[in-house]
Amino acid sequence: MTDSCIVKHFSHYANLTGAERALLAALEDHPEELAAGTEIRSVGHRADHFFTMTSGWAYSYRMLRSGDQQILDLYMPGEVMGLREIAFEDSLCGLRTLTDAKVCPFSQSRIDEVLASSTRLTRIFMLVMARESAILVERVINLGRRSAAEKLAHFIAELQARLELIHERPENEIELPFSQAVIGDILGITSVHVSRSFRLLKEKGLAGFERDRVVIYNAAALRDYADFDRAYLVEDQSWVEDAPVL
Amino acid sequence: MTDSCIVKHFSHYANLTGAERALLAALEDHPEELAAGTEIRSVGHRADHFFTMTSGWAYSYRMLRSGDQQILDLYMPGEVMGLREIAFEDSLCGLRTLTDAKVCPFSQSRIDEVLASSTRLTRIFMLVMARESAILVERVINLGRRSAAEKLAHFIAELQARLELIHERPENEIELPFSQAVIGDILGITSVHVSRSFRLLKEKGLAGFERDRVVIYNAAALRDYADFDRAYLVEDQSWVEDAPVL
DNA sequence: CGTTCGGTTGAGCTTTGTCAAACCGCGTGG
DNA sequence: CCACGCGGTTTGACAAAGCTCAACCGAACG
Repeated sequence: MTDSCIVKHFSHYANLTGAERALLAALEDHPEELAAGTEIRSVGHRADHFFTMTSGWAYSYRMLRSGDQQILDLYMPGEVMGLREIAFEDSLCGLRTLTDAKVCPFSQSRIDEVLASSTRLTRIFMLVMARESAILVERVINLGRRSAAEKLAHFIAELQARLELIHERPENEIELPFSQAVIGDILGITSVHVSRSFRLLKEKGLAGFERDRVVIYNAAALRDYADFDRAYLVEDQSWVEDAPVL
Repeated sequence: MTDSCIVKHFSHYANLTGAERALLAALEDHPEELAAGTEIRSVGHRADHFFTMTSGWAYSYRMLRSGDQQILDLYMPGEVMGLREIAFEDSLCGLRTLTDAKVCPFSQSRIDEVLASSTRLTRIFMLVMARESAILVERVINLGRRSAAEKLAHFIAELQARLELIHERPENEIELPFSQAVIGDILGITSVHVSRSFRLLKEKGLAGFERDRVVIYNAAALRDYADFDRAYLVEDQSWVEDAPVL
């Protein structure tokens, strides 16, 4: 109970009081171990739970009539899934594990209690929603206005930045537990073209795909090439801190 | 004070009590009249206000190094702008009027008071954020996985659905107070290709561009062609209604 | 009546997709 | 230990979608 995954994650945003910690920890039923490729939640099903990732990777996606899928966002250890649909009856996108993973499901009614009893925790939930939104905005810009290679470069830069926030140190080698086809489904291009774009980035000395990992040769140049600005990953924590503690 | 724009808009989501109405109305300083093309808020500036549209159209956008812009979302009368950035210090995208418009700005500190004092209003704010998010999700799918003509068809179908929610009756002629270049900036294609895509839709008997308006010839077929499902525009109002009134 | 702005159209080019083959590392079973 | 197959990556040839540039058109407006 002392270091439940959500308490640990939310502590990132504010110095939680004992009461707040207890409220959050009470949300947690029990973590579930899921195999890679497990459907966590399907499109159209009641959106009455949300989830935190304890370990592993997952993604939200939407299937199209044509049979291919668009991946909306990746989720990494510590992140919260499903909050985006809190105001909808049925979920608007699917949720699926990418690797073997441990997730903690929370029921919506329990969240509702928390919202009613803590202003600061409410703000953290809103912050998480705003963060998801900000990432989606970047996805829109990436999909709408960049070439395939720029999309890929931006994706790599984002991955590095997000992992740095989790691991608290920059990494120039990122192990990718998924295929280039998945990257294609994120970037809206084919896996063949992902491969070609990697070659291009390698020729430019920015980054390359080696075995099962991305190796960043020149992070600053990569970010510049992708026009990447990490501001959208940096929330204003003072907004939470300054809230009445209640 | 009796029918301030935000009270009117939020009443759409719940049967507000007198106290709630007063709280909301108190938020409102005074509406501002803005000419078409006015920058409401710039990228990088403090995101310490948000806005409701009383009349006219506006859009949020992001400028790229290359000089072209990606439009993220359109805002129509009654909608709330800027909530997406509530947890960020600086705004992540620009906000600009598309037509002459009347907007009501609210300061963030006033919102904070409301969040602290009403659970139901807090949920409405979260609902608005979730709605913005859902629209962004559709934008991502549109940009990532559809042909130009399908993108355009989806955009028209969305426009029709959103206007129907505002005017409470379906319209098969939609006056567009902006050029095809703007549509291109929304869909991530060039204005030339917007024109070509309109021709294609017309040939298919789905919709056409006439003078300054879109005319929908066959709404059902248009939605089918675009794989449009309005679920993402239909929030779960019971979530707000069932909240403790406080 | 001329100018301007947005829309339309065509020609040629660039980017990306499609399809198919070759390749490569890895695990499996003989 | 080797042959095989499998999943994922790479490459090449070709097709399709979309972009660019330029010309043209038509309506609105001075």
